[in-house]
Amino acid sequence: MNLFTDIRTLVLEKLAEMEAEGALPAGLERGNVSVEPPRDPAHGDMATNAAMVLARPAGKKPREIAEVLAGKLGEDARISVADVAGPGFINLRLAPSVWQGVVKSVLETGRDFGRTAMGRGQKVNVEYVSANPTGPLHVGHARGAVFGDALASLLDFSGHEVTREYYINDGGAQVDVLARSVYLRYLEAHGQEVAFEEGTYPGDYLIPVGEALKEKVGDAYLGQPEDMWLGEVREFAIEKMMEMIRADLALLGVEMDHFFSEKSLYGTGLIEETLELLRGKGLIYEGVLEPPKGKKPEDWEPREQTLFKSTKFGDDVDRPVRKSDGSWTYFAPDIAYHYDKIRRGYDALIDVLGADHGGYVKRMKAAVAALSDGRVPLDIKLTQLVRLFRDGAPFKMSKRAGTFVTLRDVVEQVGADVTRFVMLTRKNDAPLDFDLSKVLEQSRENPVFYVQYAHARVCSVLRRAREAGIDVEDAALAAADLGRLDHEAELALARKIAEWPRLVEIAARTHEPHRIAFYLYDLASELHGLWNRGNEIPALRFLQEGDPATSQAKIALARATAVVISSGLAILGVTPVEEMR
RNA sequence: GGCCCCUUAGCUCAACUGGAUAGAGCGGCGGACUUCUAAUCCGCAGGUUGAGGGUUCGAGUCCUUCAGGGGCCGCCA
Repeated sequence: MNLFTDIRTLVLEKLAEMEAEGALPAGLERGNVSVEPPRDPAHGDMATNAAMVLARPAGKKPREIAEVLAGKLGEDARISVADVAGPGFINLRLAPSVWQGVVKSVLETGRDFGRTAMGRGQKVNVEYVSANPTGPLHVGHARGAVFGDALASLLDFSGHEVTREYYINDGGAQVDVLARSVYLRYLEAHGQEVAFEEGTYPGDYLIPVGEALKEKVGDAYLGQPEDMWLGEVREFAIEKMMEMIRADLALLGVEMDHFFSEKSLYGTGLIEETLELLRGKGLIYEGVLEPPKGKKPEDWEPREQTLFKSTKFGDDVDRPVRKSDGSWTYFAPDIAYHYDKIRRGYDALIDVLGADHGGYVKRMKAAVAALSDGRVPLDIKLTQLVRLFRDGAPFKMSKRAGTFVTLRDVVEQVGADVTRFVMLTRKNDAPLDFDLSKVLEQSRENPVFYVQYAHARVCSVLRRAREAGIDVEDAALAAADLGRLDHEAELALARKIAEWPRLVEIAARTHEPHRIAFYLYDLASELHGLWNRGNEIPALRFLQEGDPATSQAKIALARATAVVISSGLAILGVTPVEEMR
């Protein structure tokens, strides 16, 4: 149930009536008639812009339409007041029974309250993390992981059929570098002195991999030429790296549905097939690119390459898919990979990438538009940098021991719940400051705590009520006399709860899970506010001594709040806590 | 040189994709504990939404010019 769409439907019905009565011309476009909460609650519970939107096409004054429409809306039992304001808004105030009904509805549907069919079962593929299998995940990957995972959950909650996917870049030159680095650690494991030169990965995390390799093959690779061991060491190393990455993700509670290997594209002919498809559309040609301006590569010289005509889809220059030496660029398998996603029947694709991949957006969108003939939308969400702090001081990232930067270190330090919530307290395209000390503070300043505390407070009330012998099962609360919830402060909380389904839709439509986190903060704030008003006005306390019926009604409201908090946290992948001690 | 993102209160950030008088937290000032947990709440102060121009009933939001910050710019991913 979504009250806002319910009332919008009512508005549309009344507009149809007006049309039938000749008060409005027939066939007006009503797509942008909206019903929203007004920015200022003093204006009412909801406002519609219908009169203003229709005034021009109807050739009437906004207020003229508004007066008639407001009169008709007032006839509905759910509307207690409908009046015209400002340039032609109609402000609606809804009857208390409507808000009481929302509370009941939450208790009846539980965590599914707010679920919507908006996605209409569309198949959506969310690709995220997709870090190179050359080392442990770092904090930046953590942000992408949390964002992508929450977005996937959000889309699921809003009626989409979601696949969580990770693309393993195991086909490029960087995995050869990995293999050589592991080989060095292998030599080291055999007691040899080694030097990590430019173009190798010196990280300690490869030491155990070198040892494991020794364990596996003994001295078989010692003193052997590279082409004898490279392939097998590469396989071995990638497997170890992916084990590590999966473990890192598991630590954060991220579980992928599908890992897609770049390497698996080679030898299947899919890359060739994809490019032939594009060639058939006249989008592939042999050519020479202009040198990039501003930056002057010393070794630049014009070379003929195979190019994709991405400029036809709004890109700045055409992009190479085959290097001058005949091998693929990284872009070629990426195109094939996205073509594979299209062929798997997704209705929409989402890629979550780090902001440093911004230059990649236009060309990938161009490729997907070309391959799907514009049928399959690709949204690319870029996650900005994470800046680590401790006690307010910037935390210098250093690979030397003592200063940690990996996902694992952060999660082990502050926990998965805290990491996830904090990562979602910023828009994806805004930089994020992550203070390792502050996120553990138990104060209002820390939104994780603040929201969790609200949930715990409700649980505390439930515990006490049970001790007092009150039935606080959801079914009992739903059946309580909710008409007793008549105080303005209580209705305000119920109104906030009523916004939840609408917020889910907006967040899902915009692909912005951070909206969930902000909403939960607001909802928690409403609850804390009501709680404290119980200090001055005892009648507002949830637990009413000697009055089980009223207690049940009030507890129903508290419980409904907790259900929505818990449902929202579930989308973010955070576990609600029942007590804070 | 070009492209993308960002610029909102002293600080950190929202603002429901074009709605009414731009909102929170922190910091500052002043209040509320015999309590269902004061780990919280209430009030006050704080703004030319980086600058200019445009589109319209209406702009933080869309278009445009400019300034500042970040990212990217063939054979790395």
